[in-house]
Amino acid sequence: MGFPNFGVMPTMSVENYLKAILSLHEEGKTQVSTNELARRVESTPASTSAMLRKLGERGWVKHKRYHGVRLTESGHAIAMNILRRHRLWECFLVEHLGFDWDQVHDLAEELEHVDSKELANRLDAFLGFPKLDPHGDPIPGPNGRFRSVAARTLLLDAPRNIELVVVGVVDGRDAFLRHLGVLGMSLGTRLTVRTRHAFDGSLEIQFNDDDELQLVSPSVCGRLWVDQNNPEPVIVFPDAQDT
Amino acid sequence: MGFPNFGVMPTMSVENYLKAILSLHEEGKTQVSTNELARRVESTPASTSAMLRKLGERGWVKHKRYHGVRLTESGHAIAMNILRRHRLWECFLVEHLGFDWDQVHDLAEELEHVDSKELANRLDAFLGFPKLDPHGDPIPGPNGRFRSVAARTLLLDAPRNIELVVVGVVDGRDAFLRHLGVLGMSLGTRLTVRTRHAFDGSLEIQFNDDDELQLVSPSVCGRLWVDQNNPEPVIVFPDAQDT
DNA sequence: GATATTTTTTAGTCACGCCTAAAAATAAAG
DNA sequence: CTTTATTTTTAGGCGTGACTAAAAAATATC
Repeated sequence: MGFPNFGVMPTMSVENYLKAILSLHEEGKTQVSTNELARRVESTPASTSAMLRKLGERGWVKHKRYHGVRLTESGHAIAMNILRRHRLWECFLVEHLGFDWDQVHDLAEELEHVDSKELANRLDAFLGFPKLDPHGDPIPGPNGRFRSVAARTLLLDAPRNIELVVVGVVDGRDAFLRHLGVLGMSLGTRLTVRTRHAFDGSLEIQFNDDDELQLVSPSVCGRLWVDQNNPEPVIVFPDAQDT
Repeated sequence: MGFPNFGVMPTMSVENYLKAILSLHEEGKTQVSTNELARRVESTPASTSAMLRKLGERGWVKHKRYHGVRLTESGHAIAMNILRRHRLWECFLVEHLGFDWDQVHDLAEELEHVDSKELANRLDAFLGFPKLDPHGDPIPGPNGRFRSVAARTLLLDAPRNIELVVVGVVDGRDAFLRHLGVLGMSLGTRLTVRTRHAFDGSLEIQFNDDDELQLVSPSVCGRLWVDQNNPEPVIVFPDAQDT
């Protein structure tokens, strides 16, 4: 009930909840459950329940008691903006400050809450308007919508005997990224799927033009985005322009 | 009473109080009064009083009830670190994102609270280890102490008929910086003091090698740091190195 | 369809950081 | 030296965002 509540600025906590709901939406859930959301923001169901009531009052989510929650248009816009800032900062940290891609998540999580459209836009320009962050995830533009991203497939579903490039990860957590490091893989790795083992679904993969084949588990292959090999670099980070 | 309380991390609010106490110390006050501090952090004396009790318990300030407050060594170290991050971010915003020097204070005020030694150090390196921020204020090094800064004088006290360079401002508030803009002055402006008017203390100043003299009020001259003209640039912002 | 289990919400606390109003200590004035 | 004014602290509240424990609603099981 009541007025739209326009002028109210989201707090840091609110931003984190909205972002978490967005990420669950992107994983396919149209309705997000209180329990799952609580797990995602590392809070309790009770606290989450209270927060959802508030988010509903502010008009950022549509909430039916005892059923899930869904972002409204304004809530979605806020969340996309946070995602934009998060991914832009990740680009900056990796490309310009020399961090590894598995070290930047927590820092970006803090930087993203510095709320300034002007800052985000200038950072965007400084980075050369990148389409993808260091994990291969698309970066929303200033309008809060994703820039078009080249078609991509899960490695698990990719065609065989065609050279592919790793262009993104589904799971951006540090543990997985470090595991990729152990396997000798990262964004830009060129590979070719040779055979699929029906027994456990693992793939026999040939790296670069190496002779040796390597077995990669399906849980890894289900978390990697690949694309047909393309002579152009996947992510372009030009240097700052002089303007 | 009690233990040193090492592990406790300062909150954003605590950081702001410590920073404000530091800035008052730098202005000459060895003991900072509750009232003045309250004004500086834009809070009430009552809230400030409560905060000072807490800062004392945590060992960050030495507080005698009804008399002033003073930073302890650990409190000073925290405050210097915040100042370091603030000024590094200001450099970044001006030199790399193209902000004007009178637009960066509030943003840096937010960015400074992202607490990571690693981030500060990498940013420092990226900026080329600058000694001064865009306002000409010295930037603390990773050890929390100021890097040596070239000797400088207030324009008000500067010798006459010698070419000088503006190397810093005493008052970094946007209003003053914009006023400087109106006068056509900024960091790096070359000028020569010709005469001093005993009536109101204003100075007749020659800009660059211009023929025309301009009158500058003593309140402005008392807020500008100048140095003997030096062929070297005052602030160096090299591009990022490849490491 | 009645009972058990899971999910979600409510109830009651708590710490933080802010506020106003009133009391206490210090400093200034007569 | 007493009175007045100023400064500082205490007292009592409020909103946010977290928690645990208990109640209520929805789901699953027999």
